[in-house]
Amino acid sequence: MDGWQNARPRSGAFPFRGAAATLNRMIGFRILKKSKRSRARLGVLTTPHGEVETPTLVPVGTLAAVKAMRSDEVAATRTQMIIANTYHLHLMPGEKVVKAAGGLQKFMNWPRPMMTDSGGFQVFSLGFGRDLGVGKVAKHFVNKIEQAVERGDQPKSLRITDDGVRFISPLTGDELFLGPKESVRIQEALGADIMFAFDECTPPRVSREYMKKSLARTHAWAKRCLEARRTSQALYGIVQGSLYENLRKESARFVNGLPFDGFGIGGDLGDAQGGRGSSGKGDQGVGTKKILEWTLPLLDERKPRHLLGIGYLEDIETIVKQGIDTFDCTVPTHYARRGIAFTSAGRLDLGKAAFLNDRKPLDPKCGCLTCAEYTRSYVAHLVRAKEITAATLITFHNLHYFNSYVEGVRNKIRKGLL
RNA sequence: GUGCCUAUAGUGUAACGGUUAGCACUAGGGUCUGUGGCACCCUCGGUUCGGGUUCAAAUCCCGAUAGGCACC
Repeated sequence: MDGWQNARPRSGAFPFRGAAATLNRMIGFRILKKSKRSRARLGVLTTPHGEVETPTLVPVGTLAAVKAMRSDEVAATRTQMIIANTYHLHLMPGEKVVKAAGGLQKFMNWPRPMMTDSGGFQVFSLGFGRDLGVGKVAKHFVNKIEQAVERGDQPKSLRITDDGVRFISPLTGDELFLGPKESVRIQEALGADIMFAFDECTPPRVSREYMKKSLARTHAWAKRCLEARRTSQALYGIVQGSLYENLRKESARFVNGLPFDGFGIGGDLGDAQGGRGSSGKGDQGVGTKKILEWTLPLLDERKPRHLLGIGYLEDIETIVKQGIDTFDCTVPTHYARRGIAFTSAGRLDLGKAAFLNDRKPLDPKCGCLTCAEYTRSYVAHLVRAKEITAATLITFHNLHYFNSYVEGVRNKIRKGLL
């Protein structure tokens, strides 16, 4: 776990074909077992900061912190890798500070594998997403987004061009330009093991016409990210294409043709749960599962695949069975700060007064520190009193719970059950 | 003891004599998927009590009760 020596992959650990794939990259990916029942794979991702058993959940630590957690606490939840954010860290404290501190891992005392997201998601989340108050799995206001995009409107606080995106922070007024080169420069300064290409994350249910234009941009940026790269950090390319089969496949083929070290699947992934389309205009049946069915078989199976931003418990087996190796999701941490614990009995909203008199642990079947040492009663009190310790205790439990769940999924693959 | 003022949902407040008595917080229920410790949606819940005036009273009048202030 400690640094380069131990983590340096043994010779032959790189299954990549050809020079382009292995080109001095400091990560490796080894598939231990391929399921016979599905496309699921069990693997090991090797990085300069240690190994990651896959499939694995990658908790989100946007600002070089998993919110409410110390880094050692994150490790105690059996989290193996986390992902921080280029856009946010550029604004605060700035990548120079992080670099001067010795890179993200030293800066935040997380001597383990890390990714940085490129800022591409913020093109959406701080753009149309913010304007209309929707997430990327939006089921509401979709028509408004469609109309705005059709009119050729730009979001209120950013401008998208073929070169990149000019962000104007409505909070600070700060302006910054982020394009492929800028994103890679920042990510290199941050120094995570794995970087993502700068992409345009499109709003939910964009038109085919807009998606085509956007895809051309994202693909051009993908090339420029590769050209801009100067370090041996790994770089993943991102497959876009929204809910359109031919565009998703085109994107997968394109990205697969470039010397990326791995892949991200991003953008509108439809209804992650079932695949019942919800926009009511011809995309019925297009869900995350479908999109992964279209795209993953087109990607070099020897490279790791990361699903961007999906991960309710109910989604995990579905995406893993399609061949996803890693996935990041805010759900366990985000919900924790709203007082919601995920348990073997479903979601518990600890904000409810009924829990004040419940002396059981959050989940009697859970072995985490929160469940071993604290009651629902106490946690409910903390939530209602808005004590920050509530966020700490529930985040710890949720991460531990999700990680245990994913460990169970890995065991199923190992045993040939999934 | 006397005088004056006040009384609307659990709390804080709004309502020319004509509104379905409005709002905020709280409470109860819900939403949240490459992170704003946000935010949003729904619901429950009220004119202190007793008389009177009026077609019509939270609103005007009289009393009771409670609180505040001042004076003795």
